[in-house]
Amino acid sequence: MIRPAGNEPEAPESAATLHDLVVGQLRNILLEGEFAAGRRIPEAELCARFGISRTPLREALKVMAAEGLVTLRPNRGAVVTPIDATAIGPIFELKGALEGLIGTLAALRANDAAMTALEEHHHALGEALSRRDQNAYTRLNYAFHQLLAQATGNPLLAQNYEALQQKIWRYRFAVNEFDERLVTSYQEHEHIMVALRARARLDLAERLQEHNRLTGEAMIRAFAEIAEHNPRSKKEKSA
Amino acid sequence: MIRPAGNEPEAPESAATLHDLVVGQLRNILLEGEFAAGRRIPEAELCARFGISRTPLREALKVMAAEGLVTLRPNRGAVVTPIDATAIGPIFELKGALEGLIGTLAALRANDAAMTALEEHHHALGEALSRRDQNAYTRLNYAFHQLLAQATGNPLLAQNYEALQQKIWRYRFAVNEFDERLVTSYQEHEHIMVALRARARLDLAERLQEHNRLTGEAMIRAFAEIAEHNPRSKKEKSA
DNA sequence: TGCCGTCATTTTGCATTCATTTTCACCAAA
DNA sequence: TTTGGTGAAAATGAATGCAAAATGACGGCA
Repeated sequence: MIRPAGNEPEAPESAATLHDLVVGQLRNILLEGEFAAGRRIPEAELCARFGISRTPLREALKVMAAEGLVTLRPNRGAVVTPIDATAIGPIFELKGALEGLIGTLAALRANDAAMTALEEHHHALGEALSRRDQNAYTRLNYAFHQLLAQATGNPLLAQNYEALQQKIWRYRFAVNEFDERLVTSYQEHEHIMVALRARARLDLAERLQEHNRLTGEAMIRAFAEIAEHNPRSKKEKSA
Repeated sequence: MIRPAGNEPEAPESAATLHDLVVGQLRNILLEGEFAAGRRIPEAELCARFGISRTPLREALKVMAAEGLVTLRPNRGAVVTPIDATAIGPIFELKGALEGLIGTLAALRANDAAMTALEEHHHALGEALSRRDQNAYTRLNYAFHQLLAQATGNPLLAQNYEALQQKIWRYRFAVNEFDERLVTSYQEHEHIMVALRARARLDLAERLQEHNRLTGEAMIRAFAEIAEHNPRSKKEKSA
């Protein structure tokens, strides 16, 4: 879904049916943040852009709504699901459980092809870090963890894991601001690779859960700071 | 979604929009197994039954397809996703990770209302067992575990957990045949309740994971037996 | 100036229509 | 009998049409 680098040609991505294609493109648009959170999704504009009528677009919107990326307001159209800082905790809490399972299974089942791809991504992460390229780092990080989830050989796990990653993806802008997290994140990745190479499943599971916990806490902290510097939380407007 | 007892009035269940209503009813129909796995879903019949046109029905079908309960074949209609014994393992594998988290969190966070509801369901489970009422037992079991997931206070967790429960639900007929599992299942539930009452989170997590593992293994064994007694697996037909 | 009610415009939700594709009964030929 | 072709009927996928609701501009009035 998300390319490592920042160049997305908004490609069909080999979708067989029009429905899959529309869902895929709509997902890309939402994940890339083209429409700000809370903004109303313009049916007519997207229809024109995709060259389709409203029927298939609305079908795609219902699917995205079921996933939670879109919120449907009866008779009032679809909006990009608003940013909700309180949603972050539960997502990371759940993701932590999956990370544990991913660590256990990946250590047991990752094959050579998966290991090669993971090593490559890990290497690229290091390079992105040295370039201080946050955008590349974030995307490579997404891809790395997705590869690890796929290396478990449990497609259902990989699929649920990606759904959670996508939920978080929209919040990445907050944590990107604080790039000292990037350095510690990479250090955690080094430890993850050590455990993975050694096929140390308990260790790998723990490392991944810890990595998840720290990432989540950093993100929650970042949002708290944003809220502090931007105290429009209550009913004050003029102040 | 699923009522403890076997009587479903196919109720609207307080859905605000027509879309939610259709999705809910369609889900009930699929979960109740009204249409056999692999059977084609008759659009026209359901439209007449719900008193709606094809547009909202098809929107609901796309949503159910995204969840995996329905499979969409291009130009060839929707079918109830066929039974696939190889899908059971991955589902229980993933569910195990969630059970662990549910145990940890429920022990910490279950409030009085949740505890009361869980005790009641546990009691009803015992009664269903003594009546050898497999149908009631299975439904109460579903509701019990769903309550426990909700008791974690993490709605996302409860939602993902229910999605997994629904995936398994269609396979219950296989394991229902072997009701010695019911007795051991209830014994496991007794231990689960002991750990829950004691708020012993590590113990509860372990008990739940073990319960999940044993249930999954029983189901896989049941399917293996079915396959053995019914060896149409390969390309033999006359034999 | 600020607030509220009215009406035209836009948007939404669903039904209906239409072009394609598939299905299947029927029949001819091997 | 079995295989393969033919065409009518049915089903699918998507566009269009239409009634109901929401939006927003306008003007009256305090």
